[in-house]
Amino acid sequence: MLLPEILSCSEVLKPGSHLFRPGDPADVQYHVRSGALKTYALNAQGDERVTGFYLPGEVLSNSQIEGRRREGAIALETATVCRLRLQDVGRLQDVAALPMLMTKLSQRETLLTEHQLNLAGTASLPRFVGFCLQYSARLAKLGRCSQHLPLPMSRTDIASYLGMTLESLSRVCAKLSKGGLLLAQPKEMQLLDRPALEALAVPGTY
Amino acid sequence: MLLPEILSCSEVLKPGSHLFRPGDPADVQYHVRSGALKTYALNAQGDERVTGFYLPGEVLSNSQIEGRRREGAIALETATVCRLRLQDVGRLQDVAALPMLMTKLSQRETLLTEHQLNLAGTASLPRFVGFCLQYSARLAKLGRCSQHLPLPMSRTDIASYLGMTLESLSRVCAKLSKGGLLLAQPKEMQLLDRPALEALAVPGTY
DNA sequence: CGGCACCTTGACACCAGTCAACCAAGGTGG
DNA sequence: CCACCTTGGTTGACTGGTGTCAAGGTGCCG
Repeated sequence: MLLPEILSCSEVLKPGSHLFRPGDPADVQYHVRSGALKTYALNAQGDERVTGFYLPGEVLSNSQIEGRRREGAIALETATVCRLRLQDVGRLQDVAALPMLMTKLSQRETLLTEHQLNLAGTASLPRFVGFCLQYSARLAKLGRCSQHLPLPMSRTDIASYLGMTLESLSRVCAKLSKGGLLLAQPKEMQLLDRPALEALAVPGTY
Repeated sequence: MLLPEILSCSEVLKPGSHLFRPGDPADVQYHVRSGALKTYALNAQGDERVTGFYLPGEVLSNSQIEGRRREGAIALETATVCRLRLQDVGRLQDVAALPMLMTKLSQRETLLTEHQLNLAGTASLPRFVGFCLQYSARLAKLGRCSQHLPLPMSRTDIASYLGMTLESLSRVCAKLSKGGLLLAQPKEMQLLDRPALEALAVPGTY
């Protein structure tokens, strides 16, 4: 699913290091090759809110205000990314490259829409379940196991992404664990009863 | 800001009519020329959730699952849209067309991110205020008055979009009206005290 | 062994969803 | 022309979920 080699050479990131920060020029599009990243936005008070997680094959958010990045991006674990300069998009020689790029952009839009639906459904339990299923589906697309989910991000990150407090998330996890629906551990998660989980999630198909 | 005339001829929609429905093939990208539209998604129970509002110059969501539309689109008032077949993207002769397209896509992503931040902030009042300011900014970009906002969509639509109930929205409007911050009417809205409203909104800059 | 993230658990107050009644405007038909 | 219904919005009383505050655990690393 990766874009061809027209993309300029890749870049390696250490865990916790920034790929870009809010305010940086937004003239480059990044595609993840390996590892995982998160994006965050700063609100008026200056505290950070996680806006997305990124897995191999995905395009990083290109949200911007007047050419400056709205969000920052941080590697959650060792990651490699490759760059596509926006000015080079028109010069892609490969005929298949442009449609592939559009496909990736629309996949990202689908994911954002799904997450939006997930957030708009108020209850915290289905919100978290929706996240788990979506995350599982993304891993499955990479050929990884869709039941045994590694979690490169912290609980705090997940809570922030889902717009709820750390405590609520903890309670939701406890509830689901007690019900035998999933096994929630700090660094990984196991989906034990997928049909039951799907019945709990708010939106439709993933 | 409109893409050049390479776009195939435009299409006129009557108020309430569908531009596309969930499940339709998603091989065409629509750009709004005039009027306003909304998109919606159906959840498992089959009831509709509003996912976005679209003004002239904006690209409609292209979210899809295996080439089929995830969302439906309905005209809120008489609207004209133009089509861009995805297979034609590579054949755009105009050198400026492709960067312009990328710009519009990233603007859409910015808007989605902003809305996501707005939804993740839990309280209902800042959520609505954030919507008002964002909507105002979008109108301003079109050269229209940013204080006197026409509302082509119903209250129910707004509530659905913001992930809250009609009653909550009504109460929030009443509160803001009593405070003299804005004037909320069924078909239009006036922002009376923008600085105060900006102080209430959750995310940062719009 | 100590210190520090990171997560868990409990008590409590409050905001928002639910249910229900009420109100205003517009359309329709007799 | 008016009674009737429908649609869209408002307001009230009540309950439950979730944020907040606070204390207690657990694991990791020096």
